[in-house]
Amino acid sequence: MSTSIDPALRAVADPSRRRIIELLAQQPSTASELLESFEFSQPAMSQHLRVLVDASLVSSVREGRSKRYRLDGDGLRLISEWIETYERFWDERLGRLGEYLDGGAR
Amino acid sequence: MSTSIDPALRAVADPSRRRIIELLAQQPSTASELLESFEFSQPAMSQHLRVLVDASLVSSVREGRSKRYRLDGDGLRLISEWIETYERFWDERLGRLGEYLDGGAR
DNA sequence: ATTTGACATAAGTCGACACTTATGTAAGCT
DNA sequence: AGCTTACATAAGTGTCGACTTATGTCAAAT
Repeated sequence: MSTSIDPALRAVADPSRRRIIELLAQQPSTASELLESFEFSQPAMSQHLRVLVDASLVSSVREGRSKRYRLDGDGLRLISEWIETYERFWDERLGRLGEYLDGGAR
Repeated sequence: MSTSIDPALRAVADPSRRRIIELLAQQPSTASELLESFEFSQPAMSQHLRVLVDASLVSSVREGRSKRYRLDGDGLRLISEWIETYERFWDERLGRLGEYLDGGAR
């Protein structure tokens, strides 16, 4: 739903939500399946998933009375595009240009 | 200093710090130079920079009685590597594989 | 040596957030 | 219809984080 980077970066700032993402990368899962890997309560999981869905990092489809959650490329792509903006600062192949712009070009 | 992804993702979750990163990508700057682009106080800037330095997103060198801050590739690379582990979920070129693993492989 | 300028640290405030328990909703089962 | 299962929402609590003002530190200028 969101097209902004802010909800996505806020969402992945939390370790529990990153672990949810990690688990969903292995396989799409229901909330209760995910919950087996955590200590906290069912509402906590539901709230985490809501944050992830609002950030377009996760999507869901009903399956009978449960819902299957899976990773959504949209949110992940937003983050990827954001970090790529600064690629020249960490990519060795772009090191020269980076150093030039970083140090000399003022 | 940090080798963990957690401080880096926490740091970039804040919009003000992302704007600091954006400004430092244009040119290395001192704290007071950066401060001109913000409404908040000098200590607030100092605290933001501390968070960024602790996350290895920014480094600093003394220059007389001020300090010049610049982007540090280490923290940015951590984030880049983290998001790349989920590349198949957002990269069109890897779409087929992504869909297969995402939907079918259970 | 004292003052000035740039940044860091201390201590306190306030709102956001990650939880909790309790309750609501929606779909399948008997 | 009523019960059970799976998930969502409500309301409350404690902690953390982004700010503030006040003060400390450190290097340069006078």
